Amino acid sequence: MANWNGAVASREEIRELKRRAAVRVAARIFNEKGYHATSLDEIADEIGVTKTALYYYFKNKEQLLYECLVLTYDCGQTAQQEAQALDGSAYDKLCLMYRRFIDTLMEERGAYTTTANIKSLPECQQKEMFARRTQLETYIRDLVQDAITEGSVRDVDPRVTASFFLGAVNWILRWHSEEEALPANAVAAHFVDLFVNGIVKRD
Amino acid sequence: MANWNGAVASREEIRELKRRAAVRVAARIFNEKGYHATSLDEIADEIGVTKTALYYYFKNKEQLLYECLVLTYDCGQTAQQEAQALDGSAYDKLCLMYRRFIDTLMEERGAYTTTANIKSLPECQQKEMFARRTQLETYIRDLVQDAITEGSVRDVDPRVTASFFLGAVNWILRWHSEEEALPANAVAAHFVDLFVNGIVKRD
DNA sequence: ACAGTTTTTTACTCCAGCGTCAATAAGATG
DNA sequence: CATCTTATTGACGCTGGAGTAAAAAACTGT
Repeated sequence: MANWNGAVASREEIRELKRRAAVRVAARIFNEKGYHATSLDEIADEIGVTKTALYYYFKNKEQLLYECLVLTYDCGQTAQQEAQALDGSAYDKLCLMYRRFIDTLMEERGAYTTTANIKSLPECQQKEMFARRTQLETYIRDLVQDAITEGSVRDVDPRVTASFFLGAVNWILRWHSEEEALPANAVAAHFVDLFVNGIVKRD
Repeated sequence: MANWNGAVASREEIRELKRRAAVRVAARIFNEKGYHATSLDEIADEIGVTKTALYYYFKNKEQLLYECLVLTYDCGQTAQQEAQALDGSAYDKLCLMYRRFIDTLMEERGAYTTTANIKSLPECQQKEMFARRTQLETYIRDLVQDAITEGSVRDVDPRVTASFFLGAVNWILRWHSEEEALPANAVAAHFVDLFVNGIVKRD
């Protein structure tokens, strides 16, 4: 298998790929059974190695969870950046944000950003995660407020609406991983439709 | 404190009250930190007794979780029964169901009915919980379908919409327990508003 | 094929936390 | 106040699973 060289991965790259694979497996099982209910042996088994091998890549179990959560928040951040880059109304941004958030999340499949999960992290990383969560929520809230001001959205409470927004996003990940009669993007589109119709202003 | 008798609780009643109190405390901490991350010592401490005392009331930790989950599903069931008893359109029933579900849930404060939590139960109780979940989801789905048929709701996908419905309900419990700037019923009303506007048909 | 490096394993240690048991405290009843 | 029942406690056994150290195996380059 040695080296057709050029196209084939270096050591560093292989290491990185293995890390990523491990994180994805971990995220899946954490989501299914919960962080504390999942043993490292279980994750290792699923990958096809021994628990100890994981310690070669990750400092400890918490580190593994941390990277799962980072993956998830990165999806939100990516969606946010795309929305900010869009040259359009607050309403357009909100729609794009929602759609892209769900899209990337379903693609990446990180871990649920539940309070319980975050609280399982060491103090310092907890702070970071809670900060990212607040940041995201604030951005959405402001977007809703702007959309109301510009007259494209009815007079809803921005805080509650932002929460409603995030709730649906969080839920879709949870729900769609279990059953899967519909393709991911169909579900995403439908959620966008339901959310947008809930807030849009009509003449 | 002995007995003004007549109005005061019997032994059985006291026992039942203590059980209920314990379940509520457990539910709260389970929700905060997750089932497996919560030790019985912790729950006992919060109540002001020793871990061993809990074993006088509950067979084991799983039993405690079980009762928390039952509490939650009972809220859904109550809402369903009220909706079924209502003499009105499918649309009216759906609205009532949503509102009452959230209301009772915020009042009772059971445990999150996550897959992870359910999977922490012994086989037999797992089956029961999954069955209740399915039952609830089916009822909502049918209600949505009926509302579409009767022409009061747009042509949405009943399955996805039912999921959207449940996602928001589940989320509200999670979210509102943490922060609480608004009174419970205000949040409930707002969620109903957002959901209903998302599906209602307009001329 | 050999020396050096990276990766994985085998074989442990250690402890948090569930659940038990026997002993004690509190409360009712005659 | 003596006895019987109910409620609670303190002390302990035991196991699952996180984390470690040292050896073995798998590559890499020369």
